[in-house]
Amino acid sequence: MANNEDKFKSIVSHAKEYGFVFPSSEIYDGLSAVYDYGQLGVELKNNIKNYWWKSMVQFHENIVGIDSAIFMHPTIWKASGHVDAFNDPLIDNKDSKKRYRADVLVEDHIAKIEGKIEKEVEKAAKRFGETFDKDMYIATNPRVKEYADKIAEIRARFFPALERNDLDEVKKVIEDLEIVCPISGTRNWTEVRQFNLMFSTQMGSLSEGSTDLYLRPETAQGIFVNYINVQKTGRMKIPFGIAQIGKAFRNEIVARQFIFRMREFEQMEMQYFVRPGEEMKWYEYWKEHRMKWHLALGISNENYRFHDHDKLAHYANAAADIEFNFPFGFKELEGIHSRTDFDLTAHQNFSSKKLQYFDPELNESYVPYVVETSIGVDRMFLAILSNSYVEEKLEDGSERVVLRIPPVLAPIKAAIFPLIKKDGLPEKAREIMDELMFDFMCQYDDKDAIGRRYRRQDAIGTPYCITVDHQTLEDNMVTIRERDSMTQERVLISDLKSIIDKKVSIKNLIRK
RNA sequence: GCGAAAAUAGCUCAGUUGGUAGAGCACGACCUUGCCAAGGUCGGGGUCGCGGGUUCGAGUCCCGUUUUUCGCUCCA
Repeated sequence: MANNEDKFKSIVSHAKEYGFVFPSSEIYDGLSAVYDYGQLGVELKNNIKNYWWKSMVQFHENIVGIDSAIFMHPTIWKASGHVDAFNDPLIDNKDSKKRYRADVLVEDHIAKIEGKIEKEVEKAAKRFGETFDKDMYIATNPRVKEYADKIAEIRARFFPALERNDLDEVKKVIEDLEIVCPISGTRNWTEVRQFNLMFSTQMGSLSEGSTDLYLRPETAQGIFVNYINVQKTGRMKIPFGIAQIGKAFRNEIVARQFIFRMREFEQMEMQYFVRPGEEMKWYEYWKEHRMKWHLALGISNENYRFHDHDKLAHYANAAADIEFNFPFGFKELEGIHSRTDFDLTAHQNFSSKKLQYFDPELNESYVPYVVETSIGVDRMFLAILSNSYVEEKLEDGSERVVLRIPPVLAPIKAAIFPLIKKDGLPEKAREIMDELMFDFMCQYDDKDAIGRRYRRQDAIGTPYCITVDHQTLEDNMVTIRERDSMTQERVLISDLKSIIDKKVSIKNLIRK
């Protein structure tokens, strides 16, 4: 465990040292849980997005992409359930340091009183035997009536207070009921605070004329509200999918673990619209398909596992995560959700616009069901980076740090070196560079000894190094050195493109 | 949000009982070597996270604060 912790720290340092990830606003002491991607990080990130986009959109004839705005009509978040679900009144017990939802505390208290009523009823039932009339007893027994009145009183006071966001009153109810913390047994509570997981902002420059907006907490809703546009203009037939890559924002109470949980993050989501009743078939299909996408990168399948949800979100009838073995344990990397017709029906109701599909085969209209795949770009980035980072001990006793990034995702595909910096070798190396850079991200380096240049490229995960030597000038052959095996081979300059392409092309992954 | 630990050069770190800030690597120039890192010479880079306080004097002691990591909590 301590070993993993050290490894994680090394990865974070490495990410900064080589320009993958920097803390945001670092010269101003940073901004909590916000990070910037550096010169190599942006390449890796773009390659991840490209791998996803091509395998989802380009290679599925019935999936198309969109890029919706981050700002959306505020009613969308009411329809989606985010305004309700993302707002929790929270209260902390100062002694046990435990945090509770205020409404849950009160509900539990009510449940306790209901339990007392239940007990009274049971006792009475025993006493009266078969002649016992439960409803009559509850309505007339003074003790039971007292309990029932108490519950009614709490409800009448508490829920309206919640409704109008009167947090002082909410706390007062908890105090008056003498609710204690189940852990510490004390009534030493903090103030009740409203946690809104959505970022809000205003549109319009004048305060009196501005509209309150939220920054989207997920990209999915941009797809749902465009569903009918895409379906009609793209002449899409069910089943079909809409994919999107974009930023989303959540005001997490605690954002932690480097880029694993950030307040600003990027998602790659695909919503697949299917016939009602066929959603489970597609849910299983996408679970398997998405796992294949991960495994195609060549990372050991021991690092991936499914986690099926028992507790489902308000919109889902089935949900599973693909979890990855991060340095800090197995954590969610991607989610596959069967979202039913919850979202489209909600938008149909709130917008009063028909969001139905006429199915010519069935000769009927319906609101499609949706199966969603949703993966965090930043989490994928961290998964790749942490899985790739290796400190190796070589046969000669020396050490090297190498990023075994899947070649298709590597920021730099090839580095080109002149063996020495004279005798026309740099000119020849430049010639090769100028040609390869049209097809691959390349780096030219003529500084320091050749071995050191190899190690520098190892540290940033470059799959191939190409070295020009004196003989190259005579036979047009170069040494190509492979990152993981460190083996060298003499090849024709004219073959370089196809050799590299074979290794880094997405085509090979998807065909597998 | 609570608790614990940490913060000194781009990176990894040293810095004695409080006395004007150091190393290695990295970086730049030049020389040398030339297929698996760390040859030579010269050079650039730090108001020691930030703000107060104690002191003749603070990287060092005290208080606050920010950021990070770990545990708890949260995660529609």
